Amino acid sequence: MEYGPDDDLIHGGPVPVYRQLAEILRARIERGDWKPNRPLPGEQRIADEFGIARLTVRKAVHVLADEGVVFVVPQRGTFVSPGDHPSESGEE
Amino acid sequence: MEYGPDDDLIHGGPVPVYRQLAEILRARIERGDWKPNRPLPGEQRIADEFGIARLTVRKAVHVLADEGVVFVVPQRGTFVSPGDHPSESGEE
DNA sequence: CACAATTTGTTCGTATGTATT
DNA sequence: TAATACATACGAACAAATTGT
Repeated sequence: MEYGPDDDLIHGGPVPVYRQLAEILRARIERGDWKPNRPLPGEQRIADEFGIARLTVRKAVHVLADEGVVFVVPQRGTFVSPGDHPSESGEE
Repeated sequence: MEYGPDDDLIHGGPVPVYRQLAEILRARIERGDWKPNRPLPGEQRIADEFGIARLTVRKAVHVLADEGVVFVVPQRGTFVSPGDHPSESGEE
């Protein structure tokens, strides 16, 4: 059943928080919570949601950026890469 | 010309890495790579360049700060002290 | 044009835990 | 025990660019 929120971070465990968060964000993208070419919430917003530091969120986001899952536009935001998931494409 | 990089750090040797690094940074300043009143690269950037931890860079920088070779401005950066070498001021 | 809000980029400051020497 | 060194994580502050009013 429920297997929990999946959005819980464990501090002090074997897996760094930033890596746990990267997986949570990845899941949200694959689940379709955040769609291709749409911006993610800002780093600070995500930090507030999870109760962690902005720089820790930043590190997680950059993990996904390195993988091409998202792309970062300075002073604009972080966006879900197009074509990362076989959901629809363009409407607008 | 001269001898190479001189930028090699020896781990586990008799001289701590942070002291070796302090000497490398000092040499760069005296050589004029970094000029008076100009900022050094950030601690993290230097750490990346040498493949060491940021806190180790920090320790090296503070060795130079204690000597007055550089001065640190919180949240801004670390700057080469003025008048440390006869090649200062003003061009741009 | 001015102003504030938002967001990423970057910096130093600090603390904890772990491992090695 | 102590010094050294690393990874992780949080905090605070400022810069630069964009967006909205």
